[in-house]
Amino acid sequence: MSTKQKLPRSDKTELRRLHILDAALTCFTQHGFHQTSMRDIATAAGVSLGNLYNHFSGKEALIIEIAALEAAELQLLIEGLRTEPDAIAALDVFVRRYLANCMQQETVVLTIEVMAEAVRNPRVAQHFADNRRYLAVALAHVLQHAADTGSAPGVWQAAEAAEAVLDIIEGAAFRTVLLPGTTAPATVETVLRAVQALLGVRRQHA
Amino acid sequence: MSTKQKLPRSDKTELRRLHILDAALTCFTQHGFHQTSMRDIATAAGVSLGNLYNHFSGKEALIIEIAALEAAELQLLIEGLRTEPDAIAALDVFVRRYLANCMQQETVVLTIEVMAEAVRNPRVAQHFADNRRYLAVALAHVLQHAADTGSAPGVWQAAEAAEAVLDIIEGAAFRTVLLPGTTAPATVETVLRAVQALLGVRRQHA
DNA sequence: GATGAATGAACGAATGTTCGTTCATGATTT
DNA sequence: AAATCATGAACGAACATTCGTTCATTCATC
Repeated sequence: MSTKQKLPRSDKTELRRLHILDAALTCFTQHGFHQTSMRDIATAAGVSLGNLYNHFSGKEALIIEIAALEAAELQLLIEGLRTEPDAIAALDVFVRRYLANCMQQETVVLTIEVMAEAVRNPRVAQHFADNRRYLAVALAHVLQHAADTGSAPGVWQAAEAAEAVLDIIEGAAFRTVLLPGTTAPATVETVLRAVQALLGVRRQHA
Repeated sequence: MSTKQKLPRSDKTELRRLHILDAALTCFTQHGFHQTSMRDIATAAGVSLGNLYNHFSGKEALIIEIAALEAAELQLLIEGLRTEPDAIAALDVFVRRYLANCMQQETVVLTIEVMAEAVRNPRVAQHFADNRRYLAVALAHVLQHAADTGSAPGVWQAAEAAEAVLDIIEGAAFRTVLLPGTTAPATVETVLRAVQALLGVRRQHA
């Protein structure tokens, strides 16, 4: 069961790196970037302070790598978007899944932290913008396809509509986590209805 | 010309307090809550470090008062909402004005900072929630009025619709400031159209 | 024995806060 | 009106911590 026995050294250090990164993620979401010290991270990872600097060149490097981390999860969502043939169904699934992802408390907290950092750190801003554009383009593609096949009126530019849909999802997620009195299921319902109204989709069952 | 001559002492200290608070606001939006030191604030305000603690009990007190600051600006917006008789017109004006407010770079930066703080500090969370609910209730009232007078279909619960409208405005504002490639006027247009689509309002001219 | 992972002590700078003190002002007494 | 006193604004040195980072050294693996 021990992971330290039969792996070559190069793999073991890679594993250590990932383990440290995970510990950093925990610390950052728990206390924020600037209220987390390098000692906190080292302790949480069960690693000496000096060794931490053997794996990461400094705190900023850690932050930047955390900021880039979300891309992996988005990748999965977007795959789902591309494979589904029915555009409307793909949209519905996407909204549900992206919203479910965004509504997680950890996600919200980390996203806010990344945004706060992106304001002042250009490299973090770059990652943030890249992730977001990646998503917007994929969604716009589906919306364009929906408009072409006539399942939704093409009153919008697909790119604009995609941005608006993402705005709603993210805003609703923030609100649900940050403000009391809003339950997750209610948010899902509201967002779905809002997106349909936004795109002029006729209600499936009424 | 000098403000220091004929004012009673109590007024002068009140003025000093506000001056310090303003300096703190500048520092906080420029560098963030936790990258701003009490020395930074004291220096920016032209006040000694010790004296800073005569006016504010500590850093957290400063942060909390900054977090509560936005309520004043919202007050003005809401006044506009209540006085306009035509609900649809009131809505249009409100969206434009709230969006214009939200799209300011300083506002976005400060809001993000406050959100990040609200996650961990219950008192900041309280202020944040209060401000937001205040706005939502006022907007819901207008939407209800619009539905009653028949100028917009009442397919939504007014409260839900109000939340959705605010989500869109705030999300779009974040996006415009944080992501490159989006211009402010384009955002205004997009948001207006999105809100109309959302509420099922027939376009005014088209 | 060579390479690099792992250690924790050490460093200097910076942090939030406290402290004793000075001094201008407004009230109280003479 | 003059003298006294009390209040609290203003100051900046000083405090104990904590910060990010570096370093010499030890240890394990190839």
